[in-house]
Amino acid sequence: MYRSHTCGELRPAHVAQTVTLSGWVQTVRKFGAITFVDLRDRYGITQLVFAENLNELLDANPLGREFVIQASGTVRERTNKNANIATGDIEISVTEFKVLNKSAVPPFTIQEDTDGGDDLRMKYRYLDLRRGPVKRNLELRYAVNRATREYLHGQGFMDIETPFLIKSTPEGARDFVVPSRMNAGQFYALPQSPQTFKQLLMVSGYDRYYQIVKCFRDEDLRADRQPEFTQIDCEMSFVEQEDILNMFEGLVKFIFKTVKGIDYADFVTRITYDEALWQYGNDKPDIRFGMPLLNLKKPTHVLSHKSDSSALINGAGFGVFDNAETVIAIAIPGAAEYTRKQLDELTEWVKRPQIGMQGMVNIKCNADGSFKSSVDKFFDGEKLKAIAEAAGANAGDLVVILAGKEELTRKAASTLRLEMGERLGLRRNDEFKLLWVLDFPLFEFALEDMDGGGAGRWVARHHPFTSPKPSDIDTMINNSPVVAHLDKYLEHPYAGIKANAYDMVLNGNEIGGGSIRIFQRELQEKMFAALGMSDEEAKEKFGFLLGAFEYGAPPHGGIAFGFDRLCSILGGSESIRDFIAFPKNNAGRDVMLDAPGEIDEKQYKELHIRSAL
RNA sequence: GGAUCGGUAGUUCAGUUGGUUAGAAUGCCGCCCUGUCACGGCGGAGGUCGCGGGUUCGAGUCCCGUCCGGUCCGCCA
Repeated sequence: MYRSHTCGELRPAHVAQTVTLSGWVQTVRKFGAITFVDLRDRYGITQLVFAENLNELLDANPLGREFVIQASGTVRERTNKNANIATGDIEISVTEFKVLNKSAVPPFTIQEDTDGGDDLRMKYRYLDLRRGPVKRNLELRYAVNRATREYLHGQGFMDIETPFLIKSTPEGARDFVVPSRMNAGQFYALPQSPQTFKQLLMVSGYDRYYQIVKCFRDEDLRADRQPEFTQIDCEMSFVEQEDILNMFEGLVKFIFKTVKGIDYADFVTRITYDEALWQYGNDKPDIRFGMPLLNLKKPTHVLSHKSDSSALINGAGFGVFDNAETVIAIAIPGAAEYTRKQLDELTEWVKRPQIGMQGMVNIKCNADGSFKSSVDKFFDGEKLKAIAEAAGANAGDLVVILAGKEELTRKAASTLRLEMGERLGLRRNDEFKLLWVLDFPLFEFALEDMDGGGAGRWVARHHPFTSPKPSDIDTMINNSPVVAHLDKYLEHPYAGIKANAYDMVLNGNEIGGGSIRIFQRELQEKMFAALGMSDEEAKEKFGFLLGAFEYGAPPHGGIAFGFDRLCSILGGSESIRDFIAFPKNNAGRDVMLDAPGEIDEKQYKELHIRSAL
């Protein structure tokens, strides 16, 4: 028997019991004749005490960090208790012990706070995983997994596995491909999501499906993006958008309650895509704080129904504003006291290449009720006051104004808002605000040759199986997707078509997205055609789906949640890597395995592909 | 595809205007220590300053290239 208890479970109630523990030596503190050892396993840390009579044995079997040992002894109450650990009231008075395995000196300390850098931790991930913080992240992940399965099972959902070796389709992200040995010159693709399979399962009548499943996308990575990642993938039949929203609001609330103990009693806030862009400058707003944007000049075509506040700046003769497509103001609470140096720093910040603005106008709303701006030449006190009030600024606030190209300026304003929210401490990682973003446009227009005169085409904003709003179906059926003039695409009827699509946003992160799907063959064919696919192409790539739609496809829709990202946000972290046991770095490499790697000539031959040599 | 920050002892980092033998902390090794839990004390070992080239009397420091890592833009239906 290696152990009678774990290193995390002994308490004063166990005093006087004889126990055996096994685990890893975290620290050895030799104190003359007496030696203390912190023994660690998955469940905790227990202090072992080796008295004088064991010194000979210790000399013969010296202990080092990360040695695996087994120790037996008596539980006794400590004279000096340690309030920092759960077992801190007791210790084991060791009577005998055995070294089960030695350890090389680890390259970094394996404690709560390690001295190891990220690179080293990834290379020795199996050691990093011994640390409490990483372990707790994986425990959180498992808790979210269990809560998800419990909720969905309770709602009648069925977990059905779908294949990983499938066929490449050009829509969406770049596919990872796998050469086929048995089919010379042909390749499988790894799924970007089980999208078409879950729709086929709906046709088959499995009307509530889910899967916690790996998906693969061969695109460049970020701190919150991995080439292989996990989704909570769900689909339902005989549902409308409202049914899906309610069902999965329920899921997220259940996860919050079981995993975080947070009672999300309120309904989840809803906002339309247009409104999100109007108020926050992006389609995944962080609503933990206010600071809405003031649109001083109509920022985008999709918001054409909105009335802007251009009267506040018109006629002032300020060329920068007059010549800009878009002018956006933000009120920053309490920032009127900013020094010249701070304002310069902020101006430089928006001028960085990643933001790309030319400059920044500011209005100080002084405590005495006066206004001082960098454009006093063009705007008198009354005008400044009007802008400041419209932006929601109070005395003591600073209004900053960005002007320039439409998309650039909106993104810059959105990024600036988030940055200031961060700097002002308004984005607390222990506060959670859920939001549904609704009514996305069905299409986006992609200009493929930006130098003019080139091609442009409609692309699906979500994916090509997304259904238009019922009221827009006729618009779609009855109009040709052909765009006569590239710069007039905004006037094409397709530009205004809204999708039956929805995103769930948590603290400014898109954690889930889905849609009501097209389930009629005619509309699906129209969609493929709109995306520039010929009939033959559509049949070649999605013939199985179109075929399935011939045989009684039910109305259906679904959603997929980014599981890794959801876990990282619940864990209060920016990076998803620490919520994945064996993640890859930002070049898509596994630095522990040193993967990807070479294959030998024989493998190339078998796979019917040429070697790079 | 692009931008940007970093690479110096096992580890985390400092290293001034280019100038003597490249430092600190921690870890490691040895000795001492009976209540520590970031134990403490004394001593010791430990360096191709990522790699290659250049400028210079002299390069960790400046220049060019390259590799590796972080972050971001593009990209991610």
